[in-house]
Amino acid sequence: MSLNFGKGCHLHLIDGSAFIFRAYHALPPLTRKSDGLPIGAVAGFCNMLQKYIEEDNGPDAPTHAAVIFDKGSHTFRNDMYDLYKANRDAMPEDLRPQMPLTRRATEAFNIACEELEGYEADDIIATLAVQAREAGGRVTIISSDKDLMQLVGGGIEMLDAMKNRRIDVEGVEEKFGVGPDRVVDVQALAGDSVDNVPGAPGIGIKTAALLINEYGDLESLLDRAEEIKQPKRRQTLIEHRAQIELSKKLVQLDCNTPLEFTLDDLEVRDPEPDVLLPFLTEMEFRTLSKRVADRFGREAPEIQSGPATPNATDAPSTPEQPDFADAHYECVRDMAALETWIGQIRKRGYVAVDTETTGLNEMRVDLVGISLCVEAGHACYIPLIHREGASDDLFAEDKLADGQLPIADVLAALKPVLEDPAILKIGQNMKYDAKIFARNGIDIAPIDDTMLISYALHAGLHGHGMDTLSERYLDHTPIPIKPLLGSGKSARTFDLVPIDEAVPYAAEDADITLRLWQTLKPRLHAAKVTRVYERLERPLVPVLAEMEMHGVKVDRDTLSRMSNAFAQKMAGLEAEIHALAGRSFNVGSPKQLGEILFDEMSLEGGKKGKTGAYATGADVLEDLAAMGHELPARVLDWRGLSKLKSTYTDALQEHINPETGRVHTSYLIAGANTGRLASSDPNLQNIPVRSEDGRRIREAFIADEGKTLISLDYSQIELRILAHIANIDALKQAFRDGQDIHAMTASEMFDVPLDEMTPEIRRQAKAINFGVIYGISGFGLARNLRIPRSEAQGFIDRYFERFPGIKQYMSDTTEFAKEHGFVRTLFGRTIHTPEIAAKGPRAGFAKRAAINAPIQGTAADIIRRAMIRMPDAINDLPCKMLLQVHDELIFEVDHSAADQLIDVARTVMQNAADPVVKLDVPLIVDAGRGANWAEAH
DNA sequence: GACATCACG
DNA sequence: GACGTACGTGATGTCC
Repeated sequence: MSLNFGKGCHLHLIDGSAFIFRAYHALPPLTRKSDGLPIGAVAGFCNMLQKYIEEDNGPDAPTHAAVIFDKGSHTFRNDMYDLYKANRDAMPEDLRPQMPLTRRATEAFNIACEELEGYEADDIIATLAVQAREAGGRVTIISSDKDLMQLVGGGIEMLDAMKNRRIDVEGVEEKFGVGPDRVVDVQALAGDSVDNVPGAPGIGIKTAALLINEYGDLESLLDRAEEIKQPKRRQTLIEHRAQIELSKKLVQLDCNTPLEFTLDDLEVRDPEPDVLLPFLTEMEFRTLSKRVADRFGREAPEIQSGPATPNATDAPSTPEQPDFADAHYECVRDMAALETWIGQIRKRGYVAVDTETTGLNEMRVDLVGISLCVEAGHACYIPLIHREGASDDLFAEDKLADGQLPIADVLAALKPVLEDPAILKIGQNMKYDAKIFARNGIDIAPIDDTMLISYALHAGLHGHGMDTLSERYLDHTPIPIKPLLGSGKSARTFDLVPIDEAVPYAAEDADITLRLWQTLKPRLHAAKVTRVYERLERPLVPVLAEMEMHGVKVDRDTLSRMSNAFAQKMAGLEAEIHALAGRSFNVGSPKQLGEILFDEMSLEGGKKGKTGAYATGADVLEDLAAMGHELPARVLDWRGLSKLKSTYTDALQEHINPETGRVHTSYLIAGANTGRLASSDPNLQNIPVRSEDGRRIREAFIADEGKTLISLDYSQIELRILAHIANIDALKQAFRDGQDIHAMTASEMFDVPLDEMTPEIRRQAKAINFGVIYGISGFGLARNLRIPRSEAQGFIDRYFERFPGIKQYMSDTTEFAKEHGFVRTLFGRTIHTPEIAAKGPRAGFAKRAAINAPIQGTAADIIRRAMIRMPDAINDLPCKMLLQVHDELIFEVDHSAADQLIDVARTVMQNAADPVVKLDVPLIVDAGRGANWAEAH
């Protein structure tokens, strides 16, 4: 018996995505007890649906209802504007597998569930709402999305379920300053940072409403823009007309989406107990199952496996883990055994994975074996290419050890599992394993990483290597690898370790990883770092893996020529130095140099350090040179060349991969306490730039043929963050006005007008600005500026007088650190400061580190966000992101697309804080390009 | 393996 | 009143 939709009918349209995200963020990361499947969002979603159904609306009750979902991320709006919603964070990995389950939940509750490829949920809602209105019915849209407000009126209202508030025409006017019919006009002008709708720069909702009310509508406004009195506003509207018109198209909902159902199909139906209850049981929602069963007057279904109820608010506890002594480690030697393991993984939905390789260089080593673990104490090792050492016959080829599955068969069998979006792969330092798998044709995803979980939880407390974590959190010392591999002459690679020795070691690594995951993952929520882990750590893994694997092209000949030139110059200098010293000695030995300078030549200023050796650092030698001494001056020259040669021109050549002809660095994600990355093997974050000689090394970093290098760097990002965090109006205004911040500081401090600024005064102010970021001290500033300590202290006092907010920030931060033992960045990254309670000089260090960490860390968070969003943004361009140097990203791009890339990448970087943090200062990104890094920078 | 030195942000 | 000091990293060469 079907009711045709018409007068007297009441349609409810529920914004499904909004429900899901609210459920996801409102609840701790619950997992299904029996197998660990992430289920928190589904639980919250079901609770909301149940509440919705239970609500007694009386005569207002809906006759028709539907939950509307988004489908896919690409819509017709992306075709109009490729940056549409480009600011959005990727969906958290533990939410992704829950999306299909929310559809199933909707169906289980017997509510119509609709979505349409290429359209947003909002468009479907708009189409249905308009159809319903035309049919003479009433509509309630359950959502608080302001984009839907344009639909309100004539029987359509919205309901903000969160605040339980109805939004009618007056509500819309309150929000936008215009009626629903003009909402799109206001949005087109004001733009939207969340959806990345550009709008008109400098015009917000207030101004937009004012203009629309004055001119009637957007089209009249734009046509008559010349009449606007305010010159800036007039110019903005004329200049950005196209952008405003595009914005209007982006925010305008499509009321004519091609739907394959009618309103009549949405008639409200009661849930079927025989459908709903089994679904809730399968999800293991105990409390909710009982509540639903009660309403149906049925017996509550039995749920064996425990309390993963949607009402549980405390973090799930770590399951009981068997003693390591009782662990069972298996060697997989035939396909049947492998299939059994794969079956267990599929049943579970997650697996801890570890790879064994012939070395540590991910770009060169071979995969030797794979370990898997699905349950604490139960793991396996799959040997792949272990060899028998040919110790008897020096000339015999090592042959493959018996009893190993063909590597191709194993990889083919594991690939579907490792790439299955519904199976979580857990690892310790997954970037390493991901790269090994990638080189073997497997794109492993989704992943969890115990190293990164620990980093989000414990940065500043201890390291995040597996041995450390195992000892601290599992009270177990892992089997050391050293005895297996030997050392010195007898060293061997893992493929030469006999399989029966390899199994316990390798399988244990996977076991430990799984146990760490069970122990640490549930702690993220209580420590309030789930977002940090989900949005700043985990998504970075594939991004960095790709950058590292792609590498940067380095020209060997350039480096080799420079090495030779340096060697010649050094030989000349060395002879000169020996002549000046009156004897031959090792110029590279600080100890010998100290003896020459201060004992034999009896120069002044010899100071011994704690080890009893003379200090011969650059500052000491510079002072001596300034006093007119030749020898220290020549040693400084020699050291400069020696550094460049050994660390750069020589060493970099060794790092050129013979297969790719490129240099592949490795980024440590969990190395620096502040959230910065660190680069190693080789370190490409400290390639010289400050000296002329050094900068030329960057000429060896080149673009491939037909391509060009692009460098984009944040201008003064840490000072901008300081201005925001410490809330310093003068600094914020200076950044908004695009002023020279060091000159402005100098002007404030020394009462020098900007147009009379000298480079020397500006230099001093610059040193102070940097000092502030580092937790300034009179001593440090004095040393840096080479001025008396009293004078430096005077500068600092004056600075704090002029910018009292900075002093306040410093004391607030150290107080916070003392009280809590940690500090946080704007994005919630937690950096522990255990030493803050120490006595003596250590407290000073800890204090300054605590002041610096939120600033340096926030900058690190911002560039991480940019990097994570970058692949999607530059997807269509013939380019690659190659390197990160703290506040700089380097790309390689086809000549033809260079301008486009700069546009897109700059936009991503400048908006990287949005929408989580609204900075009071703009972020500015400078760009450079060239055939090599020296030109691009 | 500790230490000093120096490259970068 | 003494302590000793700018923040965060990684690579290299000496020397024990």
